[in-house]
Amino acid sequence: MLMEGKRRIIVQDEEMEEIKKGPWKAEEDQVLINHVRKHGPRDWSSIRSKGLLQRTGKSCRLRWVNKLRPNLKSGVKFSAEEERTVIDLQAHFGNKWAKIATYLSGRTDNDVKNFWSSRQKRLARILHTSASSSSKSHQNTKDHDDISFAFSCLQAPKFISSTEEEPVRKSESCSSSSHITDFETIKMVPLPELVYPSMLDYENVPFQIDSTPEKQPFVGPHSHLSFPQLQPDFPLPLESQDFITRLGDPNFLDVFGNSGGSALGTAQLPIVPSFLGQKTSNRISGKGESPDFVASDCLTDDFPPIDMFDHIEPLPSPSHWS
DNA sequence: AACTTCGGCAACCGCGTGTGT
DNA sequence: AACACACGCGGTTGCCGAAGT
Repeated sequence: MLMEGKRRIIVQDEEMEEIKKGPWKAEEDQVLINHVRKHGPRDWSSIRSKGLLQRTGKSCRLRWVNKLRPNLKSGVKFSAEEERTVIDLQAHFGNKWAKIATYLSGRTDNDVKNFWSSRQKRLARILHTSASSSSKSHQNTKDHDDISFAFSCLQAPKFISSTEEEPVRKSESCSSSSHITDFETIKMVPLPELVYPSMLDYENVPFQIDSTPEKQPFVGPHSHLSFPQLQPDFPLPLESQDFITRLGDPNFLDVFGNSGGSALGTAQLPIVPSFLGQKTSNRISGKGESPDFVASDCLTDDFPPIDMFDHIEPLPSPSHWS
């Protein structure tokens, strides 16, 4: 095995044939493009067996999919809409990056995966900073966006569908909600198709959750869920106060658009892409049932302090909805 | 200016699945 | 049915430029 810097560039397989690794050159790209022109995006292994390139079929496919295929948005940052879509879909599908990428034109699974992981990393860092330096305020826009992003994850929609093809899974991270403490009062407004606080263990949810598409028909990609009402003067751990204070900032959630997210107390979050709007809804009714509940794993385990949902006002029963 | 940290990204690896023999 | 091979996916690694100190 030869090395160039830290990156291996040549290895040898059992037949002692050279296999090139590392960054692709323009000439190699051209060979690959020519192959696809002739044969289509398949027969990747034949590229090496024909001696066209010293790359594995796997490597060729990856190069084509991620860099060479037409209509890729290479070098273009994710738009707010794309970010929103990724957040929504990640909440729905989990880390099914390839699947999520199919909903974003010009984006690859690698793009989506990289986007998500870098946001997660930044988020974790910022939230750590936020928690550990509660006396400092966070003023820069990026932090503002990131914390909003954090909450969008926290509140990411949970699609519940009996027709969903993937088995749903429960996140380990939502299994310990018994000491939720920080919100004095949270009014969760039931929404169609969805959408439950991702950090809650449904078995311990002290309020009833339901969905009534008939009453609240799905309205498309920018439908919104109501955000927990924040009470201004409740006791908080110090490390949470700054964060919560910023949640109360009328502009705090404006990252989600101009549609009234600044209305304190009912800040709104985007939820469901329109293409998912046909899902059937299940009913979750608190204890005693085993709802088909999907928990998000979109946050790191240490955020938010899951005790921030401790005091939750029970929802009115569906019969009280008007 | 030098050094460190961070973020974005390309590419690789291991594993699961599908398909052909 | 069993096996081999190709392909696809998700996780991870490492490079590199930008930003910060």
